[in-house]
Amino acid sequence: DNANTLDALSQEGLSEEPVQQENEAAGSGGGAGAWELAVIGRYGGVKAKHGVQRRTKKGRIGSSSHAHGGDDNESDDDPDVGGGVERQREHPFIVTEPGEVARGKKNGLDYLFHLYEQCREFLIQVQNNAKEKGEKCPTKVTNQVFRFAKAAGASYINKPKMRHYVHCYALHCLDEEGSNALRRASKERGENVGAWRQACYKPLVTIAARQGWDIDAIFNSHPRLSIWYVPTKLRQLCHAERSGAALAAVASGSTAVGGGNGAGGVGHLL
Amino acid sequence: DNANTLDALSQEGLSEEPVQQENEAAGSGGGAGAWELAVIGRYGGVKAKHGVQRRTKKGRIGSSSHAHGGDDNESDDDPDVGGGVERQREHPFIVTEPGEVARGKKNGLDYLFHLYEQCREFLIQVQNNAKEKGEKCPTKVTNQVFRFAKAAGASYINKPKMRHYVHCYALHCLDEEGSNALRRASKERGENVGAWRQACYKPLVTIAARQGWDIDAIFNSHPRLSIWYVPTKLRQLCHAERSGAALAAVASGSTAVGGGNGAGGVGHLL
DNA sequence: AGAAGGACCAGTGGTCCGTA
DNA sequence: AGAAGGACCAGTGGTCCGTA
Repeated sequence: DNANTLDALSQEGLSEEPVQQENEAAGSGGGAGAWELAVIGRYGGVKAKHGVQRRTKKGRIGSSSHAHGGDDNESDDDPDVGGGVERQREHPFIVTEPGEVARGKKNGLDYLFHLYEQCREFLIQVQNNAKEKGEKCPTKVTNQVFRFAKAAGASYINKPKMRHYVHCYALHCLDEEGSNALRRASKERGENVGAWRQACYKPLVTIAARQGWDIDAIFNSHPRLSIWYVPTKLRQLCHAERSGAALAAVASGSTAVGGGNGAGGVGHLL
Repeated sequence: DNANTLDALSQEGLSEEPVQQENEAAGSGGGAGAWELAVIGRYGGVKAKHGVQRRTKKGRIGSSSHAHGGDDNESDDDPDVGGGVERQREHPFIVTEPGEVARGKKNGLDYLFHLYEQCREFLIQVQNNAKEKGEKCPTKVTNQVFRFAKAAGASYINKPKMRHYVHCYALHCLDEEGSNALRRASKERGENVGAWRQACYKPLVTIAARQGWDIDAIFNSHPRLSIWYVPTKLRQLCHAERSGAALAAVASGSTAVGGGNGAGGVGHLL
């Protein structure tokens, strides 16, 4: 029941219509519970009333055993609303400005970053359970945490998605101003999510350059970022750029490595 | 060649005869290279001369293609000395006092602990390689490190053995005096290695009790121990004993948890 | 076309049990 | 019997690619 509630909220509360209350909190990146609060504010009574009925189908099984809830008050022309068993995919992300809520079956980037905060909360629960039982205690968001999230009803959280955008979240954590600026610029240019995601690499490499190229240390020294594995591609980019910078330094007779944005040959990675 | 040298040294330099030089260094637990130095001192020229020939057989293959080295100057009645391909097992450990060298096809405990130091050096090499190549850098002795050790010729190092005695090494790291006393007492009582190994758990649990039962924190705060995974059984023992202590504290009306050596029901684990 | 995520795979931590 | 370690196995990190 709890599982289904979370599920339904994520799908229907967050994708379709703007949530007016507490948008400033969600946009600030500070309040981890802002999304839940905002959503609960709008769908206050949803918890007990709906649930399984609000799941969407798209499966071959159970198509004739629909159990339509009589109180479906959504004006929705989506063909996949029904009483099936399988759950539809999350709405795709679009580039939104900080505080902006996505319209029309899309999810915004504040929601994306919120998922990372949710994972952190699930990790903390897994850690507390492990400590109580005297078992190994994970320090990162592992498969175990994803399994726990799913069992807790957060079926919209999955490993491929979270891993895909980790470096975007990293930029959000490490340089929120820069992250916000990039979001506005990407939206301005009308870029899709993939292009914005790609664009997040460069400022991170610049940050790494300033801090001795140690991307692991950068992740580990940030309390909310330290629970995420450094993405392979970001690691490779930092390494390639460092090599390029070192090469440029040698060529120019400089001895400084770790500063400067060298012209490394990293085009094949970006 | 380098591989075979290390291999031969471990097998023949360390098991058969006492090494007189630098025994005090080996016994002190300080000098990581003491065993190598002592062995190289005795078998100075072994490197180039021997090698493959000193390996021992015991395989079904190659039993007719022996290539006996003519310079085998060992007075050895062991039937497995020969020119085969497969390598015999390491000599079993016996309980030795600090500084004592095992005689008669046995290995002593200073040598056991030395293997842990060797693993640490292999880990450091793997870490340096990873950093150079911009790859993930292990913080623990992983499968990768065991593979590296094997490839570097330290075929006498293997995962099951190292994991089996980790808690013994932990006691050696955390309370060398206590560890030494236990070794002397175990030898006095004529115990075999298995009994000594079992006896190593209790003092560790006592140490954990003093430090709030956090065995992970205890391992991680020691520079040489932090690279080893906490053994499952030690973790379970600490947890069981803590529960027992907490129960005893409740029964006695005390509110202190984390001190005291409670009478927990951990017999089934020990 | 752009994107979400089920499901696969190589290599891991853990240790059993056939071996000597 | 006591002990060393090859080899197995469940569950991991990583991400591809069939799906919508």
